Amino acid sequence: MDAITIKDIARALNLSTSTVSRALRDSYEINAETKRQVVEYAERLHYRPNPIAVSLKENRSRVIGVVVPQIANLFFSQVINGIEAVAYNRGYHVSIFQSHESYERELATVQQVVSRKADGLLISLSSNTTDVSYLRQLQEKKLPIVLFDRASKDLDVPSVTADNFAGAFAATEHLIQSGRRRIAHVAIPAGISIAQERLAGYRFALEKYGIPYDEKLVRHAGFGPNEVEPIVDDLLNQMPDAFFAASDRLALGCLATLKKRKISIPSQIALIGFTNIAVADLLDPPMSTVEQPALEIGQVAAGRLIDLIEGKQKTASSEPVKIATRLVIRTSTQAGL
Amino acid sequence: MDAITIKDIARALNLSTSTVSRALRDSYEINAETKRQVVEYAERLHYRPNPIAVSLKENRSRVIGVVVPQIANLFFSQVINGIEAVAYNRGYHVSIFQSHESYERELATVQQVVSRKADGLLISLSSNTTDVSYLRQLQEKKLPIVLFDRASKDLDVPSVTADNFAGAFAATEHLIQSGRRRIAHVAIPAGISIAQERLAGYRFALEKYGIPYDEKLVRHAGFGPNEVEPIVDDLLNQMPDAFFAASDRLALGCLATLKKRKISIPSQIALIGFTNIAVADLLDPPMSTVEQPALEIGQVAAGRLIDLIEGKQKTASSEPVKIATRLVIRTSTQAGL
DNA sequence: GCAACTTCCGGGAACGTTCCCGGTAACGAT
DNA sequence: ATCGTTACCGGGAACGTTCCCGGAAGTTGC
Repeated sequence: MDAITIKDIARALNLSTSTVSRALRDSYEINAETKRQVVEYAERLHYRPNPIAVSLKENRSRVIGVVVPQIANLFFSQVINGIEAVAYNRGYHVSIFQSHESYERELATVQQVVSRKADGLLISLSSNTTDVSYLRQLQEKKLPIVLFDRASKDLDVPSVTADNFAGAFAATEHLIQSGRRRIAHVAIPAGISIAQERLAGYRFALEKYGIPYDEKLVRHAGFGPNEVEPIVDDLLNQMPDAFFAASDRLALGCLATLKKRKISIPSQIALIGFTNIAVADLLDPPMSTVEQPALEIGQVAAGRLIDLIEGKQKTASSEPVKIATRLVIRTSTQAGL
Repeated sequence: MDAITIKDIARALNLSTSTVSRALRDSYEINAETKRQVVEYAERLHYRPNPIAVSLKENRSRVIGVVVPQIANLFFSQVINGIEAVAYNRGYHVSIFQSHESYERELATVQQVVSRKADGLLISLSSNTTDVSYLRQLQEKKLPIVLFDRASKDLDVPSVTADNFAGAFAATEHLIQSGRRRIAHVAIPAGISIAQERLAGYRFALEKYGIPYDEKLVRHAGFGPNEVEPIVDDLLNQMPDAFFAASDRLALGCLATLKKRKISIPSQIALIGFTNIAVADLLDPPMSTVEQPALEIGQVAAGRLIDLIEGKQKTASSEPVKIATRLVIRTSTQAGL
């Protein structure tokens, strides 16, 4: 497209492109009157620097790359909203990509982000990413990286997550305090960092209340379309009196399966989900949930990344940030019904 | 980062950069043996062309820009999934942006997309975009553009939408056939193209069944956080026996408000939503819905755009594509309860 | 042998912007 | 008047890649 370039401005004002550039970049080596003419003319013609040319010259783009496993997951889209709010305010554009829970896709996507000179990367790892060496290499090449939600012990970069341990602890504790003792845990894939944290919180609550951990009450579900129902069926054989489901999809899958089996919630089996679904209170029955602070995770992660990019706080920021979850008690875990 | 460039290859093989470029681009003006050496060496060093440099030289990027009003709207995230499936298979990267239902943000975003030399633009207009002249200008400058979901009569570009008229007609007809006569319509903002189509389908069904259109039963809701409840309250004063809500958010807002008012659904008032919410059948009561073919909309739109980009079908493709919706009848519109 | 054509290659320019450094003019100090 | 310093500007190079065109070498036809 025939956008205005500094060559046009230089030609029109009988200056060199160097002078025009200096004027527009607020350099000290430019006469005030010359600068005024250049700036005025550029504004009049709606000149805008070509970000491609700037990227090629400067090796930066003022773009933040964001890679999430799935966009059609409300939690991630809310995180993105938090990221955008902070980035936009600090003069960065956000370019969003999804890995579709695939390591290969994640790798290709991150390479795209890097080759387009993104200033930094915010990423939530896909479920089958076990090898983060490609990210380690990028980090060694000084690319600012912040992980969110799903972190990795093999990567020494800042991370921002919900306090999954405390959230799972609170959910399990609530079930216990409402009288449940055989609490089934439908977990996300074991390879995902937060799966272990949520499992640990679950186990810690059991232990605190003297309930023996029974591994037959724990199942890890994959991301297949119809994986939850057989898992719930299998768990039902263990005579649980409650389900603690570790994600949106799992919580809804448990609810659907229990209703399908004509199991009365909460009188026969209680259900609580680690989930951000907006309609928890419109479900039948209204579902108790541990809500994740998605927006805040996004805001903090973006803030951290931009600090990294702009060279502030290069140290003391590797400490993982864990933001508290919120327990919302509704009908699905009511006691004594 | 210190990626390999064709200068490195040229230096290593004692060739010029022109020769290396020709070898890598499959030019006819390259000796087979020279080409083999270059290609082999490039592969061995994992050389990848710098997309920034290519963009600057060629004015293209193999990236499709996608602008949606809100990512945290399941419909749009599903459309994006459809777009990505097609684009990825045809060798394009998809860069996703959101306008947050703001014209200003949309304008700034599209300008970003263009200045980064996206090969084409897929866009769903924000609710307060009334002036599409900026898109018309881009079209005149030959930027391939396809609208999806929200189109504009002021723009002569291909568009892909659900068949909103037929879907709204079907919903209203269903309500009428289940005995409802005072059907309130909670609509999306009037400025959005699909609002008029859905309203037209609603009115056509009333007309077909000899029910007079009552404008006091129609309200357009904005995107404020608590706009639905007062609108439903106001409509309740008109003694409706059914609600037809024109979007996810409106359907859920109507449901929440009706439940809050202890109104029995469907025995006192029926409710149907033009919505893709995945949990319609887990709600209380399970909600009847008109489902939009989000994935297919994305697929078709992306296919059209890439055809435009690659110079195929420059004509005969301005005809708007309307993809059928699906009526799913559940408890919330049951008759005679 | 000479002219025309083909193959192959390299140098240079382009894309738009930023930075470096040298040249010129003006000013102040000696 | 001379020297040193400062302000200002323009030319050239860089970034990585592609394309154009001219030059060199080889081959074929007359």
